[in-house]
Amino acid sequence: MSATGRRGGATRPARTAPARTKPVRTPSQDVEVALIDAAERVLVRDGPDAVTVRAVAVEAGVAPMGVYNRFGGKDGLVDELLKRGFTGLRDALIARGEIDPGERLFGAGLRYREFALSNRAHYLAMFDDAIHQDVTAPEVMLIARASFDELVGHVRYGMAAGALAEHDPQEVAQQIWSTVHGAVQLEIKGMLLVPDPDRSYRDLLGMLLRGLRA
Amino acid sequence: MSATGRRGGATRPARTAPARTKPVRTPSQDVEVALIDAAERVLVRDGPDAVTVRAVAVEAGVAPMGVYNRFGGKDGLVDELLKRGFTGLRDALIARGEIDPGERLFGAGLRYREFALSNRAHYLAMFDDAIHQDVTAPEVMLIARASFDELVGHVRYGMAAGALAEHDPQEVAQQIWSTVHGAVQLEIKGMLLVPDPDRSYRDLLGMLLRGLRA
DNA sequence: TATAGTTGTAGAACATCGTTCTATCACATT
DNA sequence: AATGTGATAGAACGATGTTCTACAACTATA
Repeated sequence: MSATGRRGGATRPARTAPARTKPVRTPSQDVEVALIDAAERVLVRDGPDAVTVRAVAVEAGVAPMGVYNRFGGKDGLVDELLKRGFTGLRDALIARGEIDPGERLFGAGLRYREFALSNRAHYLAMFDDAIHQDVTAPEVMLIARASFDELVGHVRYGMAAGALAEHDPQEVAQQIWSTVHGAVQLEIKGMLLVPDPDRSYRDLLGMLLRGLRA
Repeated sequence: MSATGRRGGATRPARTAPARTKPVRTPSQDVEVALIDAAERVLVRDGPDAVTVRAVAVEAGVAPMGVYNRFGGKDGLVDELLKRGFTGLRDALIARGEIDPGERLFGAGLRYREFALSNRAHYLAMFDDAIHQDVTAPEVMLIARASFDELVGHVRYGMAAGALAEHDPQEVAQQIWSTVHGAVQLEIKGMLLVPDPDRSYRDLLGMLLRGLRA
């Protein structure tokens, strides 16, 4: 058991706290962003499997040890990728000023798929752990939660406007998320058994809103 | 590039055709099922990551080479696991004699989740490729298709009975599949943000049927 | 300015993985 | 009884995540 090592402690050096004693010597943070950028580049260019410590280090022009010094291992680096992913997803879900509640939800739904298809590797890393990581940091989950809350907001808006039936907004948002995620995940994996995914997805959103409306 | 070897040819020996010359010497098929059974045992007991060629061979009391002799590699063995998985899923979806179309669909939906939760490792291997395989054999896709067709049948039944709105049954079945898969996948991965998954899933099915009915 | 300490680099090393190869051995058909 | 097919054991290769050690470079202090 326990397969590949992964020691107990090894908590990442918590690079948020300034330690407040003296003008703490800022560790060359360039290496950090260089590594994350490189990892993202490798992920998009060569796919999830190509995201190896050695490959990312080479891409960043940095020694492999940097990954362990700054992120505590591969998982720490991957977590940064996931953070960027969920941030992008949240941005996609933010309302674009739609007044009509149905349009607002429909638009968010369309942009959800758009994000997933334009960032397939990210999406699979986020929901499929295509890049194998042991656990997902609570830090990441918090950002994921923010994406979800964006959706909950739209649901509340729809209920307040009388467009959606009154229910626990969290529950309804979860239903929406489950639905769009399922469709998008199957589409990315090529398991969709319909000829026109674009149209089918629109129909799915229509069906969804029909099932949820007051 | 090309990461881990994986030669070009290596097509599995097509153990279906009897070669029709003489009473073809049946290659001790025991090794075959022993390996699949062992792989399944390892998968369920130790999780997807533990399904390694060596571990499965040990579990089966067989030499690692057996995997290559009989399945052409790890992927071939994994394909067998997937076949068993999709067969189980199809069995779960077969109607239990429900007359009411809504009940029939609802029941199938409940059993879908039941199967997934009772066979988490299988399910993740099927839809998440938790066991990393390069491509999925068309043979596997055929069985997956059979599961889907089971669902399409229920949809046709519902439309014929006037319980569901008239649409392309394939499209509607795809909508249902996307929805339940999304919910179940998120639940298995612990990404559900609702307190009572059981109740939420029932509500989801209710919403789904509401959106689909005539 | 000179010294000390932190930080990154380079490279080897370990265990595990999928995979291939080379022998040796057991069995079944002829 | 002779022959050949298939299984076995074990080493080997390349790649992976990870750790460790030695060395170079930079920053902050004396």
